[in-house]
Amino acid sequence: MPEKRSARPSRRQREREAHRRELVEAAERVFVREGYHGATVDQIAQEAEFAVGTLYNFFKGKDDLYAHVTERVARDFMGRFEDGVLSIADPEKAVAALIELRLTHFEDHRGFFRVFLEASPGSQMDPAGALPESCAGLYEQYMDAVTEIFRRGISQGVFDGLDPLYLTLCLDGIITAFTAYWSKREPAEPLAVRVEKMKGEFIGRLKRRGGEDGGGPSGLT
Amino acid sequence: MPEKRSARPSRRQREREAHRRELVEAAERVFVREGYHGATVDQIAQEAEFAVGTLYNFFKGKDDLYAHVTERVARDFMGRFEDGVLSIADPEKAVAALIELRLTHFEDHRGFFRVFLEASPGSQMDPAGALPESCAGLYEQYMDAVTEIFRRGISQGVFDGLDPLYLTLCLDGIITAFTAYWSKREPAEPLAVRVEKMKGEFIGRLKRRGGEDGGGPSGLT
Amino acid sequence: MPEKRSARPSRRQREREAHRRELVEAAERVFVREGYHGATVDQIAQEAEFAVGTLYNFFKGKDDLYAHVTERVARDFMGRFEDGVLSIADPEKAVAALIELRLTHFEDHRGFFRVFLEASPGSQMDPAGALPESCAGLYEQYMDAVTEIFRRGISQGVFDGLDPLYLTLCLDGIITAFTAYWSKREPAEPLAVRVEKMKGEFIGRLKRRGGEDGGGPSGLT
Amino acid sequence: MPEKRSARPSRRQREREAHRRELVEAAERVFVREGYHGATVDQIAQEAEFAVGTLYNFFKGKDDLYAHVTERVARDFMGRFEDGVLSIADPEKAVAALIELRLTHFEDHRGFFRVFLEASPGSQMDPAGALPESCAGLYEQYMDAVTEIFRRGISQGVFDGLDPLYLTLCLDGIITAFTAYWSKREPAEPLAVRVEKMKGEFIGRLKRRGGEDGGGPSGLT
DNA sequence: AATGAATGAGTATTCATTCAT
DNA sequence: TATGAATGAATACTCATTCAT
Repeated sequence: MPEKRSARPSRRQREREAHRRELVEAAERVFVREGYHGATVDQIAQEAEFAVGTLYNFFKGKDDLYAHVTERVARDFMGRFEDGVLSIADPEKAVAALIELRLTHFEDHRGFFRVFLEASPGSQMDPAGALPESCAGLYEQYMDAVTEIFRRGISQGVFDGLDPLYLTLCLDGIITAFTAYWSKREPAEPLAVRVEKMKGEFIGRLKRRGGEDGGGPSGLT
Repeated sequence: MPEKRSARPSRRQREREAHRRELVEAAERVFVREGYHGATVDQIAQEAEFAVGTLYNFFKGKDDLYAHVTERVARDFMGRFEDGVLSIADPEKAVAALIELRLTHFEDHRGFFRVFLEASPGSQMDPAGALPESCAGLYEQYMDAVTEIFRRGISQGVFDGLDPLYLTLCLDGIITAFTAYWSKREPAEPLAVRVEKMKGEFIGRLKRRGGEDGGGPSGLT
Repeated sequence: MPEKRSARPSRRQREREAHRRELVEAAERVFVREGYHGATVDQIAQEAEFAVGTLYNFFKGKDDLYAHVTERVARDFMGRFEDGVLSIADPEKAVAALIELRLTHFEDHRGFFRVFLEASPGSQMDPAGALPESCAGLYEQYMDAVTEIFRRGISQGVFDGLDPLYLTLCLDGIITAFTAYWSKREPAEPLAVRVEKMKGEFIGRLKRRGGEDGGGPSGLT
Repeated sequence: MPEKRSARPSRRQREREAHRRELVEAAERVFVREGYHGATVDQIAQEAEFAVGTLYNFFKGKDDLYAHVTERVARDFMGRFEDGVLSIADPEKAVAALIELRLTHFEDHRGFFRVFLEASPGSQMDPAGALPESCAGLYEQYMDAVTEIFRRGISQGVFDGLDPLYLTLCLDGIITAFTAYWSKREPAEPLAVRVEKMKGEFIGRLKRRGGEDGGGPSGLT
């Protein structure tokens, strides 16, 4: 029985991974549709076309499954963040790319963040315990990276502000607010239009007020 | 025996109202502590030092009680909003007052908004049905009023922006983001300091860029 | 303070009796409308325009109240039975009168018997314990009296049958069946028509057949 | 590996059906013992030696379970009715067989009819909604079939009466009355004796009287 | 006597999790 | 591994009854 585990996983292994992924994807759909508490493991299993028992062969339970969905969404985001944002040297362009990424990513995982809020109330489900370790510091990592972008921007005289953390928070808040507002009005505008609107609205305000005036928001409805 | 019934309700009536209020207040505490789904009616009754049955003499059920908590919080906010913000003619000062109100109100109902998000996932708990009618349009009402303030500010040349609704969303998002960030770091800074920080951070950016620069954020850490 | 208790009850006494009666009457209406288990003491109190507490000043509880309703209905029936049926010497006429009474009485307490069945399932509500003593043997008393009528009828050669108890049961069953059938078709026919139909249907069959006797039931104990 | 799937369900399937049946049978016993309202789902589950949850894997709830018990009893009766009564051409013999069936069936489901009455008071538990469709019109179907037997009997000159429906009601009422009477006196007489008694009592009276016809009920619709 | 607010034991129902096949 | 029937703790809600005023 030839074992080439590291080189290429056996069919068994590959199938197992595929099933795992199917379960996580099905879970995300159901969590988004029903909310964390509204979702039942039976629903998730059904959505994935497996029996409940199978689900428990892969995950410790509902919480564990939820944590893996979160991790998946977060990893997806962080991957794109590193590739498409951190790789950009120019702070202004990096922020523009970040805005686009946030909006695109939200489209791809429509409404998952809402679920995230629902799942972490007061005391239940200790997030530190439930989330896989690898996922624990991801949010801080993201915030730190963005703050660093703003820090560079400020020191280069591109952005205006004393505390880069505040700029990070502003960006985060504004994106969330617009996203929430738009999510009530569904697909009205194409994503691209929204990305442009938000870039104008946000970056314009952050840019250092200098001599030039062209930086103001323009072309917005 | 002088009867001034309309002027002053009977002792029975007064006590009933007091108990009602106690229940709503206890419910808010428990909802904040445990989240909407985590809270049990037994817990709430216990917190209010009543038997479960008593709770059901006042409210149709958990949803109804929750709706009344929401209404109470919303009414409290709207009352203060009308008194302390809408009454101010100057748009810049009105926005400053609004920021202060939002932060103060958040302190007073620490964490209830988190619950609010949790309670309205996907489809469950039809908010239109569960929330008292009087409460239904309150959010829109608030958004419209703030937008109107910005509209006036823009037309007076005080604020910078083409669409006042966007300014409203920005303000909302930024306040939420800062609030969330601070709520993790607990009581570190006094409320007053935070209010000042946010006023500087936000209003500075919105003000029309003119010749003077003194309006920019300054002295913030 | 002159007391003429036995001669004429005091106003207090008279009012108390009136309130008692109002409660029993209200209870009958609610029991009929909602069924025994469906009826709540709050409903009954409300129907009688009293507070719940007052109800408990008059009756030990729901069961006790129910027992008094039953007693009232039974006494009403027995009173009319003695006056209008037992007083008639001729068996055939007595049976005719009985049929009329049963149907009329059913009209007056429409549907109460249904409730009666519902209230005495398997083990709950020990009837002997719950029903007032005075009411306990009433049904047997009634059955015995009717059986006696049939006995006389048979010995006079008017009715056909060996065991008068069987005739009693037949009469009872037929009246119940017809009543149930009609009660689904509501007020279609006037009561008088139904009384006549049933007299014809029933008495005709019971009357001794003319000359021949071979067709009669035989060999029964 | 020969697969005869349609011919024989899998072991899983067979066990599931067996458990379902056990639950329905346990439910009938408990309903009879305690009455519909007196019975608790915990009791039923315990009687069936299952956990409560299991019961809910098979039935939507107490009502649904009750409906299935009713359906089972009704189907059992209708099956025997079609096989043993409707198949008989001679009306008189058919009626005799029906009487026997009614009494036997009552023995087999002792007291379930009492529960049936209790469960359908006033408005609660909409029978049309709760009973499986297949069961809805069963009673009418039965009544119609019996009426048809009497119709044939009358036109053949075997039975005496103008309206066959009335004979059906009489039969029904008499059986019910005797059954109720006997059920209080428990197992005193063997079933066979009772069947004979009732055949004699009932059929004798229904048979056409010899020559004269004047004595029959007349003027009835 | 009359009131009605407070009580809390009792019940139907849900759903995450286990485990024998 | 995959299955899905069985489990039972947990929870919202009802309503007869009590009792202070």
